[in-house]
Amino acid sequence: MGESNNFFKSAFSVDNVIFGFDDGDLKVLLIKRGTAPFKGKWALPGDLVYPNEDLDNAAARVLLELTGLKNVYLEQVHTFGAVDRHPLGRVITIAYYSLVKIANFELTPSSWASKAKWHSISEVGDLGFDHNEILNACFNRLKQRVKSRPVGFELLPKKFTLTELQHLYEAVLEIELDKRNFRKKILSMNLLKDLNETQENVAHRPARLYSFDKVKYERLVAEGYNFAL
Amino acid sequence: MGESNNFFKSAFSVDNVIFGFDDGDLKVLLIKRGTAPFKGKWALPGDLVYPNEDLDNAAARVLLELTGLKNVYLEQVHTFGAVDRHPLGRVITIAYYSLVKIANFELTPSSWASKAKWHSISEVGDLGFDHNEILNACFNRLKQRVKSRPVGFELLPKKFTLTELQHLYEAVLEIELDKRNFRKKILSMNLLKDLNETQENVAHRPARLYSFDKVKYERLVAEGYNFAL
DNA sequence: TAGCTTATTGTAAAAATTACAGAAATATTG
DNA sequence: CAATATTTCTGTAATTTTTACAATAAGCTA
Repeated sequence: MGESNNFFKSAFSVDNVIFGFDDGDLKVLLIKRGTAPFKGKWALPGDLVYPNEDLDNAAARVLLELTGLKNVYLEQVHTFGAVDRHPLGRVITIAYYSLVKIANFELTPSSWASKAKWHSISEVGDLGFDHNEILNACFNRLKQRVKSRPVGFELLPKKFTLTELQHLYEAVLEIELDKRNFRKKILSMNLLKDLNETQENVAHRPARLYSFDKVKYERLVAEGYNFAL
Repeated sequence: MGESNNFFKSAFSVDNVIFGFDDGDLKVLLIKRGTAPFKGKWALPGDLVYPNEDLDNAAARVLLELTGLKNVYLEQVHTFGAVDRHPLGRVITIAYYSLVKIANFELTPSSWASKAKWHSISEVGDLGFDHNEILNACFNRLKQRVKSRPVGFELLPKKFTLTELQHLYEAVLEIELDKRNFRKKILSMNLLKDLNETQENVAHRPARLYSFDKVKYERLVAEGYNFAL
């Protein structure tokens, strides 16, 4: 960007790291850019913020346009504003992440994307812009959050088994957990409803299904409760 | 703000919550605004981000102009972008906080401030803009940070007593700590250097002085160490 | 019904946290 | 200089939390 007597163009955008969990793996939804800059490269979904749109709304809109989903967990993480981060001018971007139940929708790539695809977090390559850095910041925030808030459930279907829940934590935290200790701890919180149902169509002993008791959690929070894994 | 055919003005700013610790109390540095909007009201120090200035630089500049201090702990917290948060147009602001050793400087209020003053965190009144919300977000982040990183030392002089350190934690966390357990825990980290010096000019048994061993801390972090109070 | 696969459960050892009080060091005062 | 006032400094036992670890149960398939 030039000197002070150049006309100064500035804008703000949001980028949204959309996380999903499938097949024991943490995934992130990337788009293949259909327009310059970085045409043909994978990148995070994002858009400029409209003149009278709040930031959270803009991030939710990006998600809605791509997935059709509303009322999804969304958290602002960090704002990236290096002077030269965008090749076309000064664009600072506010990074968000979302947690979606991956089975709940069909992908509907929008105008700025020629293609959208889930990528395993461990297999994300070189992204356009500073998006690797943004992805990293969001992944780190998620790791932290998952230990101090019951957000992991946002990535699972309503009904889930304890093994699925454990695998989710293992995928997000990138560590292995002891099965018995994990179950002991999570059940001792009394935040899971035992649905008295079991898995169907599995070729082995079917596991019990549980759901997260959000109402109870919020009651406890009001009394000062702190979720901690 | 008006409809889409109005000319749209947008800008970004940084606001910096400058924390200090003095007299057993957590303080925040506020300015009395000398110009509209909110002229005469207390507010956070902040400024527009220059066209070719990175965000962290802008926040550091605000601090430098007000205090003359460089190389200060600075952390980005959150970006506030409600459409109507600024009465003169769309201004989104990136909030930072800084931790300064309060005795180290003289206040030199700059152009946008007619007056700067330390306020006890518990006695901050109604601020201009959305600055109460910003202050809150930064205070909450500090509370969290102080438990997981050794940032508390940024608020203390190089040499400090264990009692001072404890009072700092109590002020930030807004809880009381047990003296013996606090000392046991902090000393067991082996991150404090016992300086073999004691306080002078106190009307009672003088306490030993310690300093934080940053070099050792960074060595440990490289090996995977995690500070936790 | 035998074999396969995954689910489910408990206990003992180790580590961390909590609660709690009295003696020691220095300055001040009479 | 002795008595007093103030704050520093230190240890232990009880409790709670965390960790390590493996055998049996349940349902499916062949």
